[in-house]
Amino acid sequence: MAAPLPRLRFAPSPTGYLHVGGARTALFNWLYARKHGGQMLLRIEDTDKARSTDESTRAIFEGLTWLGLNWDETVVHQGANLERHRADANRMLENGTAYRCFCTQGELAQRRAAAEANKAAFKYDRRCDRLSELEIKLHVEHGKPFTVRFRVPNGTTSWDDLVHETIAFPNKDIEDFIVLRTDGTPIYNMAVVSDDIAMAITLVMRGDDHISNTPKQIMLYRALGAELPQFAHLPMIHGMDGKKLSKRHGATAVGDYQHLGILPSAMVNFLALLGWAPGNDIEIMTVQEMIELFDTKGLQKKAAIFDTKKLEWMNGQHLQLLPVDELVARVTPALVAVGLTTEADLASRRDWYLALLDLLKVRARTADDIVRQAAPYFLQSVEYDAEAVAKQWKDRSSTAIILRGVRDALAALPDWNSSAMEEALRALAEQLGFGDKAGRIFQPLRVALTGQSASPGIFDVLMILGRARSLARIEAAVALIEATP
RNA sequence: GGCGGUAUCGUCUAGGGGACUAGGACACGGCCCUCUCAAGGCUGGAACACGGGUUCGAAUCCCGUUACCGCUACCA
Repeated sequence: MAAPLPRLRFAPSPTGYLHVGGARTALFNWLYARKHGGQMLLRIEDTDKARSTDESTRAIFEGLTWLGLNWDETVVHQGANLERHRADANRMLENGTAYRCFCTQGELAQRRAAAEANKAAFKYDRRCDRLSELEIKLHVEHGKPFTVRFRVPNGTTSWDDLVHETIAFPNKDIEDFIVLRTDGTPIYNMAVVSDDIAMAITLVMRGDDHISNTPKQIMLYRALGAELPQFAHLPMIHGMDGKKLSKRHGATAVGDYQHLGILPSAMVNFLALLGWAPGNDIEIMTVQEMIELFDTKGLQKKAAIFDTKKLEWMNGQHLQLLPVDELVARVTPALVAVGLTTEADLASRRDWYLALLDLLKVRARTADDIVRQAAPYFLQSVEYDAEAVAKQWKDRSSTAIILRGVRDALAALPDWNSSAMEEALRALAEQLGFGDKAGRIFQPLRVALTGQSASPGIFDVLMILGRARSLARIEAAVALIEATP
């Protein structure tokens, strides 16, 4: 007998952007579904009309799509299922697991305040459950508004959580909670359970802020005669100060990281490691590997702190692993956008472009870093960094001598290749009395070629710049130095 | 307040009674490589919240304390 394929869902409320915590919940649901060949559904919990916006629904789609977390079947909009939610609540009214409550919000608030004044825990006193048939009938006939309350049975409600072990709640601590408002709309737990049953969800994997909703939901499943799903409660994600991740902590939306130049593969890898470990000290993984390795056994119980430093490092790792085509696809638009080049230009000298990317990517943690370093290789003339000039061209006259020497040595080369250049320049260093300290001429040269005191290896720079541009830049540097006293 | 959850280096984690002088990664320091900057390699400092048990033996099991987090709405 084959076990039925698991069906999971990610159920965000569209009240903001896709938060990294939500993204991670989605990721774990997705990994589980993909690993076991099950389904991963998406449900937008838009029953709170006041706070839900189409814009955030779009942001959720975009965020998930960017991360590569695709979903099966069509998106379920909770708000569209209102009739079923109501019908399910009424079914409980009929089968006696729920009852009408005619207490008003004002009365309830008053009793709650009174209880608090006495330092007592407030719990609905079930007074409406003691109403006689006749009283109820009269109230209804008079059109008195009522909510539907679930009648919490005696006993204990427990389940075997996939992350925690057994979690148990004494039912006596749970009040007869409302499932349907006076206006006939469902309360969260009602809507969730009704939908999860309708969607045939077999594993509910969500944030552990829902642990205390779970016993209520389990009771609802039972009242509706539905089979229970499994539950897995994932730990929260906190900011560096240990508090729940919020706007104060800076970027918390996955879209923020997308715009920061983070790769989706790195984001997914990083998120996966927040609250899950495959064991064996494995850290850098492709999505495929994560799917293969994923196991609820490796899920953590403790909240994790979101450390952007590690994310950046991880992005650098993924950047090195990125296939050239994808790297090109990512960097090209950015280079074009900042006006350094055009697509046609890059296409016309693709080998050169790929060689450049190879040199720059090892020095970059994000695709944006590559763009930031790229200017000297595209622009006609260099912009000199003042600090680099002050440091490397400190002694003008000797710098002029060095650069003229470099120019002559390179110009004399029959062939523009790095080993010949290295041989010639090291010989020049020797000749100028620097011995094996060839850096004494490489550094001023680096500034002449790139304007910076840091760059890829000097011979790589000469090669990528080419003979004409290299010599022109050295010439320009010499002229500049000689023009200034 | 009540109920629930959690507790290993600053951070992410390995660990599921003896293999622990507690391992890896990020960050930080040092060294190597080296023309600079990265990358890479080596290396250093850095943790089992506390107190009781159970056991020949506990980071690992149990209880308590503390701290933190969540829920306690006709929010989701």
